[in-house]
Amino acid sequence: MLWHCQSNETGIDQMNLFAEIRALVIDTLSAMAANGSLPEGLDMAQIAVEPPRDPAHGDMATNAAMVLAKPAGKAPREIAEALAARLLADPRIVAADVAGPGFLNLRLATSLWQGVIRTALTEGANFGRAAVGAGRRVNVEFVSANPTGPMHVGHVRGAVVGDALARLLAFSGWEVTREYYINDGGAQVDVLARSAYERYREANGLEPEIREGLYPGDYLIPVGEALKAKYGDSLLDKGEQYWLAEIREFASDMMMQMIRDDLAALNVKMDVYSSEKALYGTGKIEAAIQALRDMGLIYEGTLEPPKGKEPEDWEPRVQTLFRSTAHGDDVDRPVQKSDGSWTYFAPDIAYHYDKVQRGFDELIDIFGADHGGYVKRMKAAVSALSNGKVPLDIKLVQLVKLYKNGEPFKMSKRAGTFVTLRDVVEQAGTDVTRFMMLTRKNDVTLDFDFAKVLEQSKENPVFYVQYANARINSVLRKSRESGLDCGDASLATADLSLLSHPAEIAMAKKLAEWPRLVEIASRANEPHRVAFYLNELASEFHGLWNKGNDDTSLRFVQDGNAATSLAKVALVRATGVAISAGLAILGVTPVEEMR
RNA sequence: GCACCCAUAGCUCAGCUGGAUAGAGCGUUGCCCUCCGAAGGCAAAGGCCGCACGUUCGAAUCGUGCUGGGUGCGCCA
Repeated sequence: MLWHCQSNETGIDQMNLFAEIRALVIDTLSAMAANGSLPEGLDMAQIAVEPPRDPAHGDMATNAAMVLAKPAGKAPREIAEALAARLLADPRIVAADVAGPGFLNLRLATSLWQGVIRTALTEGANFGRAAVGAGRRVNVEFVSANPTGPMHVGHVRGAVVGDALARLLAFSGWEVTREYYINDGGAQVDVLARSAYERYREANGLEPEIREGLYPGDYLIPVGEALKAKYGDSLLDKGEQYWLAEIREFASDMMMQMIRDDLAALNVKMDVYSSEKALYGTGKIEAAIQALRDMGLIYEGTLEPPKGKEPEDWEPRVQTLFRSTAHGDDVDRPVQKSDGSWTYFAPDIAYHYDKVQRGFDELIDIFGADHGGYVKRMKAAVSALSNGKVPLDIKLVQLVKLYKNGEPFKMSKRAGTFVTLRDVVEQAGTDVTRFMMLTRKNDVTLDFDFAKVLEQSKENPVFYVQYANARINSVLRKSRESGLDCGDASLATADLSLLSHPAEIAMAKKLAEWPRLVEIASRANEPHRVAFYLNELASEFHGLWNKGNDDTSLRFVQDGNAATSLAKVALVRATGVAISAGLAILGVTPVEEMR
């Protein structure tokens, strides 16, 4: 699925007012260079056009004069004055004031802000769509839980962050693949098989022996029954060598089906499931290691024991090592154990090599924070195997701490030892869970209180944003009842110059930030920024709504004045468009009415 | 010992890839409903941005060294 922004003939993104004005600034500076008032060939990359911290400074501020002062050999204020004079010739700029060390504060024609409203109405669900991806392909790998049981809370955040990031990137012009790497090649799936075998014995009327180290969860009982249905009692008196491989596959398939269902309950759908086990026996691991060997990055050697925390049974061993230090890692990493079998790192290298070979322009991995030590070696491998051409961004997702009414929450309904994803979704709901998981930056721990997330008050950001959307729908309902045609097409014809109150323009300015925010968030791979923006947008709207209490001219539906009502409702609807677009990135359904 | 993450208002956290007088919510104090949904809104108070150097026109943001908390460090994935 490929989307592109509308672009004008200069290739500038028309939907982003900040980008539009930045282009104007740069064009103007280029013209100044052409007529000799500035040197030719200046680097404009560092020039920014941003909303100023203090609204009193104007609508937008640019640092152009300060950035160019040194290379141009001129005083910043001198450049700023000259730039200001030229910018004022453009009808979009109504004021340009030099301030401080050389800032240029710009005030834009009100019609530009009003125009944002029309843009939102005509773009609809595409309002804010960015072009930063430019059709490039990105692979987002996330969750990748071992197929040994149902998903638990620890997986929820990674699943939501990964999926929201995928949605954000798709909205920003990337072609996105969501991928799950099934860790079905290691010892855990053997443990799973043995645990399932005990449940199989149980299904046949025998007493299961859930020894230490096996998985005790009762989610394996249905697996045992399914095994009985398939094999009857034929495996009961057989040794492990007869059934291990078969049950391993059978059980992990059932676990993966459970995990898919869990993900579906979170409204997460993967595009690709890749199996670790499938890498074995295909030569893919060997090929990946050989590729590294051809670069001179594989050697036989022994590692130094880690200082300060030396394992008790440490003995120097010769291993096959990957020279990851050549690509930024701190020590070289083993890819083969001393007995010649692969370490867990080897298939991971092969898997990432596979992703590189599939032609992605960028890779993103979402890991739990406890895998932080794994980041450098993985980046080293991808750097080596792609000749530094494919960037790998790894996002570490921190712990979620569960509470109920401020008390730590430990209960588990299903699995005996941990709170499952199902527990969370059943208690909090999919939309609430998803939104809450994005109310913190990925690398800080997040408190999740089952009581507070369902509270209907402004301290609950989910409610606060949904409530704004409900109010918006309430306005639309009321204006329809009053006979106004509130279709988007009709609203887009409104005379928006009737919106002149500072509070209304402020609302439009907030809307104008949306396309810019999408760009920033997608460049940083940080979907949480969308959640924060939605909270700010909702706050702006609640404020405007309440001003109607004191100032009746700010009420949205003005009896007997259809033209003014149409313009005001257009602003309201445009806000709703932005909220819906933002919620869509979070994967949250907008509600039309609070219960 | 080494690496990575975190440290910002009393509390929980944002902070635009270096911009101006550092923001929001909660809590505290005081206001706003004969009025489209007050499940809201407005205002005040609250800060050595962990510490110290450095980079430059300019640092919460970048670099170095510390302090404190977390995570991890060869035959587990």
